[in-house]
Amino acid sequence: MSLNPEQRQAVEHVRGPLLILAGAGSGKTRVITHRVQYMIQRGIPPEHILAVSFTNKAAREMRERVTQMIGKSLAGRVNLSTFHSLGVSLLRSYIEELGYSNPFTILDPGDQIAILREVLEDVQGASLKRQELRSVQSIISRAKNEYCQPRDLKAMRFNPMVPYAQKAFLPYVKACKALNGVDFDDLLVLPLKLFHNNPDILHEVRGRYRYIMVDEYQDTNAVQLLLLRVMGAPRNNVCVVGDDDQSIYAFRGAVFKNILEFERHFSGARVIKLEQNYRSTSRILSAANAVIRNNKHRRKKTLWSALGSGDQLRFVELEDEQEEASFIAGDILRERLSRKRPWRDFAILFRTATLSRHLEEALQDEQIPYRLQGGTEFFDRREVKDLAAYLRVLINPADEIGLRRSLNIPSRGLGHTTLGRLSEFAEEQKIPLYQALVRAREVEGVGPKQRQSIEGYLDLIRDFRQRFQAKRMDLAFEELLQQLDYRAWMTRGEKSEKVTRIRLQHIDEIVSSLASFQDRGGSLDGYVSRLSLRDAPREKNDEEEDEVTLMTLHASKGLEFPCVYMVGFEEELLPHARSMEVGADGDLEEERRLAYVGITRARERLVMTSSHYRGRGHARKRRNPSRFLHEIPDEVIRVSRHGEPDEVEDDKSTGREFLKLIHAALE
DNA sequence: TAAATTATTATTTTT
DNA sequence: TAATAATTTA
Repeated sequence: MSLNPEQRQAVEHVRGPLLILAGAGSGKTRVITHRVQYMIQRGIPPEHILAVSFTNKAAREMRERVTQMIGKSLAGRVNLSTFHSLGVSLLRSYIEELGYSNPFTILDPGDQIAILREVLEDVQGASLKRQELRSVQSIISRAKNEYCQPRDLKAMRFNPMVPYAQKAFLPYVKACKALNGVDFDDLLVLPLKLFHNNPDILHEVRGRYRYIMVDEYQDTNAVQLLLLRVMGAPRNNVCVVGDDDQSIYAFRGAVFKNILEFERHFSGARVIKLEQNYRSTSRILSAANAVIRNNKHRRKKTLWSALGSGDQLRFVELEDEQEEASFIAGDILRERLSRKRPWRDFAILFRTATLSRHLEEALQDEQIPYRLQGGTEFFDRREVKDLAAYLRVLINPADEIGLRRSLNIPSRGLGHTTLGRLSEFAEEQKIPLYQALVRAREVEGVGPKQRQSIEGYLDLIRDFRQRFQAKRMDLAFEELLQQLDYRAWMTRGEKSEKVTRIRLQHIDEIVSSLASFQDRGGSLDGYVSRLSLRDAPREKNDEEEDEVTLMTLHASKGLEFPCVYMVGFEEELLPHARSMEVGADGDLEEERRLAYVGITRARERLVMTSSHYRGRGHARKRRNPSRFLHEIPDEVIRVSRHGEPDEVEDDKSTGREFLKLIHAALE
């Protein structure tokens, strides 16, 4: 398919700052990939091009599409990465300048919380609950991303955990450094610091990345903007693509104003709007336009489409959540049958993850295959974390978090007490925990049995540090598994055959991904970085399965489906009750953007539902349809209550039992 | 030290 | 409702 005039202009604007305001479904990925191709055709060396996205998935897709267009050898030279992996590669080259050493460890939020718990208990004498620690962690993260201290966060004025975060802040930063560890936010903040301290390095980096592109620009935070400005100068060949109407991550520190003020940050910027939508019918778009028009802070855009008016949208009110779920399941069956749609054409979207339960039950009842997105991810699995902990220690002996985790896996008889004594000793002697293990015989209260265990552990670490050097990493890793008898330990006492199988499968996935990483010339710390950045060893059975998709509205951004159901289109849910609380100003607009994102996911069919009652027992509460419903023009949407005439008509011709029979016959 | 029991708490979460 | 963390018990 060729480019429309606006898309073409965007592709051909190569020099100087450019903002592409890409409405939902306006073909922005096509523009970015064509733009890369165009630049290379014009003689720009691929290695001078940097294209940054937010997710590993987006970066991977970009790479695939560029590869299709210009071939592997050219595409391979283009720098395509996420913000965070860009940070990793910068730090891998230069982190010594900042007083860390290579290889460093990347700390995930779980690690951060462990550090914060320690810091707050040791230094502040405060013992916080899990939820509170999570809150402190997110405040600190937010502060780093705004390049300030917790107490300066205006958006968090009313958060009671801010004082704790403030108190923990510096000790936390110190503790990370002592571990030779950087958290996700440091991956952005430290490069900025580096550029600030070392103009020479900045100069070098600017020379390397002369043309910069950023996708999903509405999701950038303050530090990302600073990085972009610093790296982009003085050429300012900076092209950003985004849609302010789809900014839904303000709660994580995204500054959607970045996109509103682009011309101020990059003077002389050109702005190109992409308003032709290639995804949805015009009824869907007029609903989307009508809703988003109510937001004050935005760049005016009006999506249009040449795909015809399409069917009316539907809003259906149901009595309770069971009824809502079974209505949707029934509607999917009906639609699949009458239009011969595969399961993968359907998506069910909801505001909060907890709403998926009833839906899952209903889908199971009807034997509809589905995939719930955003469940426990590969990286959060115990077996993955355990083994990653070992690898982390092998790479970085200062990684106390990894050390603590791996030390008693499998159980070596080293519990709370022993570990407490060891870390006490480490603290007294001002040595790292690892050294305390080495000197275990000097530690009071550590018996001979424990000492033997510790020595066994240390020998193992030393031995495998060698082995990973000496041979293929996947082989060394397999030997490690054998030596630990990890498979047997992990699955011991597991009742369910299925769980055991899945666990073993995860372990094998690590082994095989390690093998293929090795084959592509990767190093162990490169592999562990990718694990830490949640860049998956590709799960084989992802996209291609024929299943209905269930996910949150947030997770749906960037995707599209022929048929979309928006569940719980109600006050208190969308907009969410929390967003209406005091101190949450401007959040209503974000909720509206969330509704907009949901609506614009649909290509042909959009059904919204609400339930009169939700919850059970005391939590059972009466609900009202979302205020956003009233912003949709009457003529594009049919509002009904389950059981009302037009509904009954459908049911008469294709009653549920009848439908099921037909289905069974067709399978 | 590890297993068993009780308590707690839930908005969204690209890295 | 269920997952997870803290606490008690063996």
